[in-house]
Amino acid sequence: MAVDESGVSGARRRADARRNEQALLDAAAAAFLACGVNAPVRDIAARAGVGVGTIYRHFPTRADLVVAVYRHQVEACAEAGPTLLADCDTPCVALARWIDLFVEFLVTKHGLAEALRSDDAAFEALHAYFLDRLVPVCARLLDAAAAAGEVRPDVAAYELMRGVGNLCIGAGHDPRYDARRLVDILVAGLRPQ
Amino acid sequence: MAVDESGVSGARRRADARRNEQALLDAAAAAFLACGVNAPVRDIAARAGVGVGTIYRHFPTRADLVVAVYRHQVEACAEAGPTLLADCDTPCVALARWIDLFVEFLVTKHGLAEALRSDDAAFEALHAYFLDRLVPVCARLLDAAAAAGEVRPDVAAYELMRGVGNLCIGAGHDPRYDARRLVDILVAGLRPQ
DNA sequence: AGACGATACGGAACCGTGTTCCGTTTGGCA
DNA sequence: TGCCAAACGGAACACGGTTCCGTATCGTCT
Repeated sequence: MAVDESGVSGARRRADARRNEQALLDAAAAAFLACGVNAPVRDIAARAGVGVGTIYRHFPTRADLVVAVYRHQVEACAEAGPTLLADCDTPCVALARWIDLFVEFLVTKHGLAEALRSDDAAFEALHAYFLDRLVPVCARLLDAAAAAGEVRPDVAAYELMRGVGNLCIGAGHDPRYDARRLVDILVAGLRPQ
Repeated sequence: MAVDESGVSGARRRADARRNEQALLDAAAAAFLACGVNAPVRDIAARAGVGVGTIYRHFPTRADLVVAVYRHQVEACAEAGPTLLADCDTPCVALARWIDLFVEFLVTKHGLAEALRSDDAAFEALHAYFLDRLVPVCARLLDAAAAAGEVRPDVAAYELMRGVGNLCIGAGHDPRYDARRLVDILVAGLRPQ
């Protein structure tokens, strides 16, 4: 609930505005599925049956649109952290499971991992949202695992997540590259000593 | 020596063509340093004092230009592999040293790692050249280390290099993210068991 | 119901890139 | 010196993001 239409989502807005926003979210989701998160603005507008101006009115930057489309899944991922920590046998297992979840999310969204790492200013907000929401969750898992002596204590949640995100870039384009495997190796490298 | 002007570099070509090619290489190197490998074509042309058409005549794709600019360093990296294997105490140390070399190369070239991973068709050839030249070198190091029981035997050189390359994306943009550290962790994850 | 103002819409126009194409220039040979 | 293939330059085109403003619509107030 960090980036939003500031709580005024369904309230004092014209009916057509609300309709269009929903149409845009649906269209964007479809376009992202087909072309990745860099789907042309005009395509998304066409799919939604609106003009390009309407996109920019509802979502001033591309990041806003991407965040809106994926918010539910990011939230679900964030909420899974504490649950896993409570349910798993060891913090290390919980951490591994949670990273699996995160990786699964990233690799199934073409171009999302790339966008997270893009130096394009438009994606700054995307980067920020993902990090704000997920790094604290990761940090709790990591701290618990470190406290249990299961991972080396000198790794920050931020760099771990960035590393995992980077490893997911290009996943799915190339059958010889399995991001999940590489992430497993990275996680294995977290063991102490 | 994989991608080249086919051995005819200095021979039966007009003097101005040779001069312009060198000017372009110098200009591109400077532009890449300043703006990364995505430096605008017109900038490079202006720096070299030529028209944009001249760039495309000498280097039909951006990848050709990038490859030409960095060929020496890629070659040096490739040649360092066997040397390290001969000089180091264990194959595992040689592998680690060689990866350090590769990482150092990538992180000091702004945008190179990104370009290697770009899904842009223009960079296809870049990707291919790097892989053709370096994967075999990495494979020898990896095989030696695996034979010595120092790394798990089920990791392919290709995926390792892709993983390392991905981890280098965005290095230098963010002081909180140290690609070298992450690569070290990844390499640590290669240990057996 | 009718009118009116605020809200929202559409898409033409603009800008910055990469890329192509063709009329012009130039190097090198006869 | 004259010729022409080789090479050049940059205008023109393609394409995607972004802005802007005249127009249409909603919802309210009388």
